[in-house]
Amino acid sequence: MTYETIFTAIGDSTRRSVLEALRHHPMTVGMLAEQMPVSRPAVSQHLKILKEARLVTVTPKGTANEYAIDKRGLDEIRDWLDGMWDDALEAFKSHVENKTENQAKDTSGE
Amino acid sequence: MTYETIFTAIGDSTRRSVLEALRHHPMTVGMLAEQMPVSRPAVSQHLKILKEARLVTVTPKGTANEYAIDKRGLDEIRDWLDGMWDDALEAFKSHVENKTENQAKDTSGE
DNA sequence: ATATAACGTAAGTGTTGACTTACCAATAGA
DNA sequence: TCTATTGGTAAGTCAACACTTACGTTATAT
Repeated sequence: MTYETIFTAIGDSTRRSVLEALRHHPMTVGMLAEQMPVSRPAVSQHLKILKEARLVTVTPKGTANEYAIDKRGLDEIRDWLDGMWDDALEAFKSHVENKTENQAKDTSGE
Repeated sequence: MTYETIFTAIGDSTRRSVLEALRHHPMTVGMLAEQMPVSRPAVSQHLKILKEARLVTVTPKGTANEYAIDKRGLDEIRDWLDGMWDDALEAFKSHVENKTENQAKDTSGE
């Protein structure tokens, strides 16, 4: 499943920091590395994983590479979340129905 | 941040499997362990982390413990996602505006 | 043509963390 | 009360993986 790569990608705190840094505007690798506690190659490696998960995009600007948020990855997270949410609501609903059903049985002196 | 615990929790594939298993109805630890490739203690450890992240709830049923999806955790994921989404849209918008602005400058022979 | 800037990749290291077995605690039933 | 069921916890092991330094690559500028 493609969810695997996505959730593995956002499972690391450094990679989430990269995403946070890209929230408001695109940035180059060097800019990202400056405001992060790890080395530039480390940032590069994280960006590779984020790119494979469709969470960031790259556009070359001369020798620099500019990274930006890729909405396709965010979309997939939302899909997963919506599915979980719907099923959880349904499960909760039927659970309550069982509860009240049992209560009805109890009060009816079963 | 509390996002840290949540994303760390869903960052592991076994824990995501646990959440998937609980999507439709609550389950006890033993039931979960049966349909998973890891041991029961491993499931217990994962459930502890999921519980701390408010992704599952526990309700004792005799000697058994029944786990269910906790919607509060899902809510926090959604909040994070919405924030990312809004900022990414805004960044994309202003990026396009810069593009067209520069094009206007180019055509005006600057 | 050379140098420099910006980046990706290779190789190696250390630490986190996911798993196992063994043990202990608590509840329900005989 | 004694036993069986169900689960959480401790301790230890092993692999994944997040870093580092060193090197190779590409494009711009002089």
